[in-house]
Amino acid sequence: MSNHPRNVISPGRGQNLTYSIVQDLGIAVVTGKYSGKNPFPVEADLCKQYGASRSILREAVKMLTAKGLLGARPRQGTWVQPEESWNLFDPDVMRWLLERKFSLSLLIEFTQIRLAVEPAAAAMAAMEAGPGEKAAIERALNRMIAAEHGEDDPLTSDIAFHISILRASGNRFYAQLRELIETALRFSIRTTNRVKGVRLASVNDHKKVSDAILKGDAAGAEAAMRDLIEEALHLIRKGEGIDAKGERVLLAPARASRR
Amino acid sequence: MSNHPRNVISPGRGQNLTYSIVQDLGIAVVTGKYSGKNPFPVEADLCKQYGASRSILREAVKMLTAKGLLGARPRQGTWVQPEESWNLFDPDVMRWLLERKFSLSLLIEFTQIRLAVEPAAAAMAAMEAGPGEKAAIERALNRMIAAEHGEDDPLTSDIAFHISILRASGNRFYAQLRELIETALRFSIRTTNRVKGVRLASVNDHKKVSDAILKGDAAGAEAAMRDLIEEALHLIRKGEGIDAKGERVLLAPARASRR
DNA sequence: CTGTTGGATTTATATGATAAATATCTTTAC
DNA sequence: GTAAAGATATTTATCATATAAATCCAACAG
Repeated sequence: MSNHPRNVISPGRGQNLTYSIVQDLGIAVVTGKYSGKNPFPVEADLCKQYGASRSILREAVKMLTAKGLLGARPRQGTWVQPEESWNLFDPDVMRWLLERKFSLSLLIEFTQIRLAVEPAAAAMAAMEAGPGEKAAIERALNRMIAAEHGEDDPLTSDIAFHISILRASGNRFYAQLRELIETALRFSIRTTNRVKGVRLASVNDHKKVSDAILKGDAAGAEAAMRDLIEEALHLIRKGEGIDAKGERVLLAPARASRR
Repeated sequence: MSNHPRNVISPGRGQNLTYSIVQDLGIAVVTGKYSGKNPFPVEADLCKQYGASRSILREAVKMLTAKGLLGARPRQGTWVQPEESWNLFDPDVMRWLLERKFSLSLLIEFTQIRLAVEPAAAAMAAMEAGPGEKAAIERALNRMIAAEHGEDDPLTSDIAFHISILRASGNRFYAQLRELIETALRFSIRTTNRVKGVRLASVNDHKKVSDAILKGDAAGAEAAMRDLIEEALHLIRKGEGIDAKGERVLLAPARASRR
């Protein structure tokens, strides 16, 4: 029980004023609202813009600073840091980018990370997973089977499967990719669905990974996982062909923004 | 000129009160000072403890919250998040952990990430690096050669080499690992040096990587890089043998802590 | 041309007050 | 007695205002 895909806010983030401003400012920054001719506003102007107190704005700016998006100095003001210092591995930053400034190239680059990491994680899981972790992988696979019969959500169960393997690897850094992969998967699936009507990878391909891990076959698990993600990467790249002029947006899920 | 007993600075981070408190609190959190019987203090107590105003403490706490270390709610107070939600890919968090709570297992886990990522980056660099990026790799290799003759710092040039390849991969996520790898390398080198007096990997091994990339041999670059990092991983693991009782600290570089 | 001084601007820090959220205890209703 | 409803206390969240510190820039002196 207990696991609905909590879109819900984890403790700490929340529905309060500070966090909505962090969201809004964060999105504004990553979408380039404050670049070039439009410099980042001074404290006082932000207060007016959001109708909030200086404390709140300062705290919001500090949080974005902690994520590498902003910098500040007396007299010089607050500025947007160059993109290469944004902390892309921060789940918020990644989500803002994918949701609001979706670019296939970013999704591709992240999938390349997955292609490097997940096969290695599968191999490690095959060698080192304990009984509990193996059981979790099996459960996740069963959810995928259930999803095939319409008894569970295909996307959610797919995500759960990949995550169960990352956890089973026993490597904390791998496990940290959880939120990122969750975000990215939701978008890559959406993309590929739109583009070609392609469905999720077959349960059978996932079963190959799971089987190899459960019988301790590291090389097999690694190869099977690599196939899985290479397939995903291909689908994403196919999507890219449609919009031929570079790396631009394919779909940009718009949501009503608060006011 | 303006330096009191202050620590190190990068742009945006600074020598001001807020950032020293972030440092100090961040280190306290990752080293487990506020766990179990010793809960995280309430706002007012932190103010007394640091002799700073509530604004400052709140901003510091918010920054640590943004890095996944803390959470807060009215009436419930502020608490340390479970380790799995710490943002390990945040350079600050990683540095605090390695500098103040060094554990071989963490270093090993990070090196496993490198083992997954850097060979892939080398392969991509071989395929896609432009002339400027190739030149940067060559320069880095030359620095290593110079270092062999005592004309440059071996560690710094080693780091520069790995980073030049990550950048040349063209993948923004890879490039983001820069700071992390820099931190980790400084520590793994220190460790292996202490443990066995082992020296850095030979320039020749690095040259193999560089040569393969420059002539566009992706498979060769990948293999050579994998050898390089597997060697490093071995050295680190050997270090682990010395302290046989599990995964504990080998060396913990202690610095005078501020007060 | 060079170094210094002062003013202006912006963030950094301090303080004290009020509001909102919520865990815990208390009362009430049945 | 037990559970629902309400009161209370505690803690963060928010606001408002004041002062300090950093630093860019221009004016100025030598």
